[in-house]
Amino acid sequence: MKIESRLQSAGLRATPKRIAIGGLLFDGCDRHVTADDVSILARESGIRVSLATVYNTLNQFVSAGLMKRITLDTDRTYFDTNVSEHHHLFFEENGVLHDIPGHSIRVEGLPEAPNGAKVRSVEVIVRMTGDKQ
Amino acid sequence: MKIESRLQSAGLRATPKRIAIGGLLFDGCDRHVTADDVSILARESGIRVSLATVYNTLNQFVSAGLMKRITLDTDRTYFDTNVSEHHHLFFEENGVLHDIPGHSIRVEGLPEAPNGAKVRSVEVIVRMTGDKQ
DNA sequence: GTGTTTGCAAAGTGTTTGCAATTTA
DNA sequence: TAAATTGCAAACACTTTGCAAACAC
Repeated sequence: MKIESRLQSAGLRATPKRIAIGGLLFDGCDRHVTADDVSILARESGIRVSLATVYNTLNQFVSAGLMKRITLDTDRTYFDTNVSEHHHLFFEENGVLHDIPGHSIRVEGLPEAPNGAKVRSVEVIVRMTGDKQ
Repeated sequence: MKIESRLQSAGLRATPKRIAIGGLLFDGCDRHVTADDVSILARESGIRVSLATVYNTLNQFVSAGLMKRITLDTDRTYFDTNVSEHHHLFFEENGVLHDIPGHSIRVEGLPEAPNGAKVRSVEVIVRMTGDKQ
């Protein structure tokens, strides 16, 4: 789908920076990026965009359901273009992150949600050591 | 076990601040605390300790294997007195965290560790909405 | 006595925000 | 033209660090 339409169906105006950043990220691959990654990626592609705008844009993409925020590490936030239910394999040594498809893992024995509460997500994080990625 | 001996068996000198902070945390209950929680807890108990020392002490406890660091949220680090293998139920609205015993959950279908890599941990995080705790 | 610990203030890092200028519908 | 977006710099929150004084062994 064209970036512009994708933004619009998600309720976001198709502005130049959103189109540019979206163009870098929504290319069909599953991408795990930090704001800094995007900033560098943009610069390398000749796109001028401030870091603040990168943050704002990524946050808007998350709110609009175009990306997922992943917390693995206190000092950087990963943004994931794969918004389907899935899990993560994280190599702590080098920060490399791989997806584990949601359907390949089964979690059994989850506790019941207390009354009034709802399960928002079940995430499995497999942390690895050793720098093979 | 006495705090002093516990610190010493973990290879830490039994200094006043470590004894004081350890005394607040290692009371047999499973506790999830942030550095700020500990700082407040200490003040309430009449223990004078700087926030820097709270951070240093918690990090030393983690390195010594007396606590576990839990990452759920980019902007605060939780420290857990439960060092056994277990999982977490996290109420995002109010930051409340509950343990799920490791043996009650089974994760099936985990991918193989690539050669040279080793699984350090498998964490399941169940995120809840709704402010029932 | 020697090396570790502690507190303070300062530095550091990743992220958000206020505001003026610009752009979009 | 009214409302949203963008960039910049400043603000922010959490965490770590450098250094001098105090302390443990």
